[in-house]
Parts: sequence; structure tokens; C-alpha cells
Amino acid sequence: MRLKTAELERLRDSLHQVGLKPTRQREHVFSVLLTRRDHPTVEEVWQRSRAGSKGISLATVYNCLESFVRCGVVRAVNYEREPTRYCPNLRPHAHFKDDATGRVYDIELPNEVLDQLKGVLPSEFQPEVVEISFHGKREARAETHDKSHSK
Amino acid sequence: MRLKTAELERLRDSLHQVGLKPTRQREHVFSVLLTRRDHPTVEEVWQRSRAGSKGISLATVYNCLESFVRCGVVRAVNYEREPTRYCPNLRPHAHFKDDATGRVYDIELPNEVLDQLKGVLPSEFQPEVVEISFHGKREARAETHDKSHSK
DNA sequence: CTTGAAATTTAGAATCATTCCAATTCCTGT
DNA sequence: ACAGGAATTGGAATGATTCTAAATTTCAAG
Repeated sequence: MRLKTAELERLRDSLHQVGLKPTRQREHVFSVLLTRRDHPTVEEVWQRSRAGSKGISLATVYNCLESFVRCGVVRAVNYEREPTRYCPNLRPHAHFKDDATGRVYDIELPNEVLDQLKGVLPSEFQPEVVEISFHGKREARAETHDKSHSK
Repeated sequence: MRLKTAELERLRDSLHQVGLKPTRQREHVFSVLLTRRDHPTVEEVWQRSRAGSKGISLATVYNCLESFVRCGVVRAVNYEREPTRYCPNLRPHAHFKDDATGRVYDIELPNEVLDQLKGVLPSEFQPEVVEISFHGKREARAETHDKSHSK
């Protein structure tokens, strides 16, 4: 799994900024995260990370992901009390979880919407993080076979 | 603490609608929740609930709060992986957590803002729940009694 | 008012994501 | 090669929540 140098650079810079070192494990876990940009749990990242050759411990995966969040290259996504998911999308966005499948989708957020939202805060509130998450149904697009009409 | 009949009615109706019974414990826990509209954890609700007279078990507090969420008289509020908090405010609102104190405030949400937010969703996404949570600093300016609910 | 089935309460055990710990191992600079 | 500091690691510990199985309560019927 080869990372583009630009992405590697970004990881290294970000780690460095908070005094963390770029290690083999960190780079590997980061590449795993970028390879499939779904929203994997720690357990899933662990499975994918150990797949290739040598092992990596679950504790290390926890550590790596925590470093990533700390240095800002990754966001943690929580739904209820389910296991935390991780998201390498840095653009401002919300999340939508399909209750039927459990899948989480990124929803791009226009700045104007984000600004309007922040605008509802009384002035003494200074937000550092804004989290927006939906959940509900997601209609499968090409709805050809509807099996819901019975008898 | 005595509940106004209107509130009791509301609780009973809501419970009834999902096939749950109004019990002594449920009414008591509900009154505890209404008495201080901060955002208490289960543990806190438990402490407050057992304070008066005979005890109530922690399991029952969990059960009551779950019933309330199920029948819609209360919302669960999650921040990261901290213990779930409970909020009897039914109007559409967001939450702001002051990182310094851990207090959670309700932020009233104009419908137009909520609508604009839902508007960013591609049409195949049908949200049932929208959760908006901020955290950051809150300037302790003229610290008076505001309508926001703390903790 | 009594009865009985179903719902609720309860104490304690079990679960499970996450954190902690103490012992290696890995770098980096000298 | 060697020291010192970070990082990794397996396993134990934590802590909120859920589950379990038994005791109690509710409520509609009689």
C-alpha cells in the first residue's frame, strides 16, 4: 500500500506540529484509512491493517488513531454509543447514518450553511468544534423492484 | 416534588402511546428530570431520585430514561464517549458544551436554520433525527441567570 | 375487592469499547 | 556501539451500559 508523497508529507507535517513522530505503524494505519474512505471502527482498521504481512496490535491502532485526531488529520465520528468511527475527510461536512445498513455517509457542507448555524449561538459561545449528524433512511436510488406490496 | 398535572398527563399519554405503563418510578424520575433542567447523567439522575425517601435502583433509572426516550418525552445527548446525558427540552435545539466546565447548554434553533441544514442533504437521504452539537469556550461575561440549562 | 397474566423493578453478573500499565523495542543523536 | 526518549505491545483494568432471572407491581376482569 503506497501513499502518495503529498499525503505522506501532510501526515508527517501534522504529526510533527504536535511533537509526534512519523512511525512505520502510523504511516501504515494512515494509508489504510485513506485506502477505503468509509468510516471504519478501530476494530475494522485493525483488521485491515494487520491483513498485510506483519501484525500490529490493537493498542497501537488505538494509539495511532488518537494521534491522528490529536494532530488533526482525521476526525472521530460518534453515533450514540457505538464504537467510534474514523474519517479522513478534512473538508467541513456532516454525517448521515443509514439506520438500515449502519453505513455512514459524508455530507458536504457549504460554508454559508455552517456560518448561519454558528450564527444562532449567543455571542458568549465560541465554538471550536461543530458536529452535525443525521440518521434515518436512505432510499436506494434506482428503485426498480418494490417488494413491499404484499397480499 | 410534585408534578403539574399537565406534565403528568403528557408523560402518561406519551408512555401509553408506545404501550408502556405509568409507574411510580417513572413518574418520579420524570419529575426529577423536570426539576432541574440541566443535562444530568444517569448516575446524577439516580442520586437525585434516591435522595427523597425510599430507594430506586440504578437499573430502574436506566430503564425509565430509556422508556422516556422511546416514547419521546426526553432526548439523549451524547458527547464523545462520556456518559449519556438526558434532556427534557422538546423544542428543536442544539447543544453547546463548555470544555472548561463540562456544562452543556441548550441552544434554541430557528426552524429556518434547521430547514436550511436539512436542505444540504441529497434527496435520497431522509433524516429522522438531526443532532447538532458544539463545543468550545464560553466567555463568562455578565454571568447571570440565562435560560440555557447548564451542566 | 380478588385474581392472574403481563409488565416492571431490582441486584448483581456480564459485556465490550476503551484506557491503562509495565515491559520491550525502536529511533536519533553522539 | 550506546544512552535517552518515544512508540509499541499484550494483557489487565475501567466504566458505562446491558442482560438475567427472580421478586414485585399494575391493571383489566370477574
